[in-house]
Amino acid sequence: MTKSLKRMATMQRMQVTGLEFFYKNGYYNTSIDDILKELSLSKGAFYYHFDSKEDFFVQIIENLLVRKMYSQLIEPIEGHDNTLDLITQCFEEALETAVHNEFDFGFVLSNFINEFNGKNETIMKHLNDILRIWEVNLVSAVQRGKFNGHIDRHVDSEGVAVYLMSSYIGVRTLMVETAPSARKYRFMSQLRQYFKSLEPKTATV
Amino acid sequence: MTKSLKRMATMQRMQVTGLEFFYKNGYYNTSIDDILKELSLSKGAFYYHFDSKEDFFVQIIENLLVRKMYSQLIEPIEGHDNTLDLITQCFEEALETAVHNEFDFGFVLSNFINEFNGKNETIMKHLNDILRIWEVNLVSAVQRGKFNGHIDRHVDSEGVAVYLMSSYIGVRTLMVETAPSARKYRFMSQLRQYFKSLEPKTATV
DNA sequence: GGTTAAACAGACCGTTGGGTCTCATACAAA
DNA sequence: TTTGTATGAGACCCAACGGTCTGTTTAACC
Repeated sequence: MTKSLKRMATMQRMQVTGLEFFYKNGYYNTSIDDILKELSLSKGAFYYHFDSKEDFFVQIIENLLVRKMYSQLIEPIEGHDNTLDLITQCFEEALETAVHNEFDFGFVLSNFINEFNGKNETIMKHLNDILRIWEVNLVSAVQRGKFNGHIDRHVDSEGVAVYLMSSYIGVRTLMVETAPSARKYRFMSQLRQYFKSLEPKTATV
Repeated sequence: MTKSLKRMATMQRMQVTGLEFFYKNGYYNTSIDDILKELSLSKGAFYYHFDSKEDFFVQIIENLLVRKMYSQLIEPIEGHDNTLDLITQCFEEALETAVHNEFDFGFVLSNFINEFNGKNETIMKHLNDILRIWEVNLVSAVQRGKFNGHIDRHVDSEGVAVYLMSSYIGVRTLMVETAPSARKYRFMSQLRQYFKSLEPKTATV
């Protein structure tokens, strides 16, 4: 039992610093040794816990990336208030976190999608799964908004979801290294503009 | 003179297939040998023409990437018709090209930005330059639209530019591997919705 | 306190990849 | 034909990296 705890702890440590390195330098540009050196561990330790570098990364996705996405971009919009306000607040906070992050390298998920696209089917499948969860969640949020009367009934929920995901992914790329704060402000401003066009034409609320 | 021509031809061949490989597999995942094998050339040939892999890539940016951006996303919106229509058409065609490209790996520029971010300052500078040119061009296009009366005078030109770049970059990532055609359609539909909200409130045209 | 398995250390291997160096060929000028 | 230079071939060097293998330490259990 205690053994199992130690095992979990070590694996957790490896995964956390692994994600840090993979996010910062990319998967292919991070060697196992880089991570192990940071933790003062050896190859023996690594390959005792994980089958391969790929297996290692898949576990990072399942254990860390999924939770991160949930807490940052999914759970915050699951409330029953005004949907558009919720999404606005959610994006606002997520972007603000990025602005204040001294070591910001863009949107974790989309960065990895870019890196593995066309190179590793297995990993891409896992990443696309997360993307789909996000999409489904946004779609149902918009539908909820339509039901609640905060969004016009004629709005295409799937369209809004795609458009929101697109713009968020893109602005995170744009915010890297060039005026993140200003770009965030402009982005949010236009997002609100766009959201206004989704409100019901005939005020029913 | 004829010598110089041969030199240019060989360099051009290398750069073209170089860009193909870098786009498809990424910069760090493409070896010089990959490119040389494709062209049946040797290392001697490569290092006779280029100083290093980095120098090679920078020249690709200057010679091929910049032109590609200009012809696809900049020149098409430099007309004097309705700005929003021009941008719509421009995006429409660019995305349609991606849909019909069997080997689509996303937006070339943003892919490279993602890959080099935090790893290679020199190359990042070149890529950011292109991004800035695109931004400036979009801003002035919007301003032209405001002047022509197709866009409301109170609209924030820089904001629109950032929002447009963001959404385009993002949708190109989303279109990779998952229903590109459907996502393009939904994206364009919402783009038009957004554009409607930018039109002058009091019809003056 | 001896046994056993989990957890880890680190030398080692095969391959790859950027870059160098020497040598061969083509071709223009003399 | 000879000479010089542009162009290219390909063997070689060295470092990095994923992964293996054997040996060692730690700690739970009887």
